[in-house]
Amino acid sequence: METLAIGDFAARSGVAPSALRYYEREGLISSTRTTGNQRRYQRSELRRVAFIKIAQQVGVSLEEIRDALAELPEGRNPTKADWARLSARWRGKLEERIVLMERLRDQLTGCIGCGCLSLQRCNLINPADRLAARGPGAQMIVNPPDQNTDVGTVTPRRDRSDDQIGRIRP
Amino acid sequence: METLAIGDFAARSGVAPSALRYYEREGLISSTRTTGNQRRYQRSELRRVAFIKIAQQVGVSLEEIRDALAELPEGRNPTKADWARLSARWRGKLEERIVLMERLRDQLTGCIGCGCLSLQRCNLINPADRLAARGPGAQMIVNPPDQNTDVGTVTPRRDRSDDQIGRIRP
DNA sequence: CTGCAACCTGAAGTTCACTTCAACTCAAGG
DNA sequence: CCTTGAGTTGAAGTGAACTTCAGGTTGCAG
Repeated sequence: METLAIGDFAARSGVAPSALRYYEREGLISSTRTTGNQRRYQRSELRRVAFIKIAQQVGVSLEEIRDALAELPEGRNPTKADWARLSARWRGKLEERIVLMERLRDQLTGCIGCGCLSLQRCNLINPADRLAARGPGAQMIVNPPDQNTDVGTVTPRRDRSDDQIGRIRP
Repeated sequence: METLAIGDFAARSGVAPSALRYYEREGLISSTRTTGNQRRYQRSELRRVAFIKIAQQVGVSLEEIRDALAELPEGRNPTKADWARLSARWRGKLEERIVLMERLRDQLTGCIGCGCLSLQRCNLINPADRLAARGPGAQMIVNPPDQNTDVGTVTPRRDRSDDQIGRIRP
């Protein structure tokens, strides 16, 4: 079957060769080798890379993407149906994230109205629907807010009522 | 005026003390000092931190956030109007990003239909509306796709027609 | 006034997602 | 056959956004 050398594969996928090698080390994509040990990519790998890029745009980490891709069949080439299943699941993730951002937008709009942006009062960032305080960057958008998740590195303080301000200093 | 020590401020803002010191070094927030050199935060700084967190959730880098916050008045405390202006501008950014994700979702849906996820054929990731190949992570969602932006580290190849596959190897 | 939690600093460490480098090998056109 | 651009590896470097650490200081409760 026709295969692509890494340079051509890079050009076609829009991902740098170094990144492709990295993805391979990380188990996201694979390649065969020539007798001379050069990588050759099957065309079907382009779909994997496409998927990786889409997922990244949504803010998903490579680790999560790898886990998702792991559900594709080993050995045989993934069929349309395989991809369709995976895509459907991720469409769900996308949808989730969109809803989250819409909520964020609506709440920000509310805050423009009241001019507040207050942490405790405004429900933009309040303990109830805690979107923040997970990792750095956009990965917070990634993990849907759920219960039993530790809120992060905030040092626990012995209970202060929610409306107390803490020690008041001069 | 009443101020908060870093621990209390951290508890109230949901951001770790170490992160707050980091933000200060990076010029995103500020504090006054006691005679003993300890940080004291004004309540108004909570709004800044709130804003930082919101922006981060949308995938904006601290650098961009700092630039945005730089538009708030120096010296006097920002008024509601100041915040409203800033928020309005960022609501726009949010909106943009939502549109982007919705497009992504619709295109992914299309791809479920055709089962493709092909790079060149599918308009999910095609050179025309190039969303990808910027930085890692979600920061690509951040910079709206525009012309004269270098596409990244993809080694330029002398022109290959879009439908050619590159050298074909056995 | 003392004890101890909370705070300070600068430097170094961490994770993610890559890129760059050096030193070397492969493969295809002339 | 030879040259040269493309490919290989492991190791080290990068930048963003923090955290951790060591070693020392502050400030409030008792």
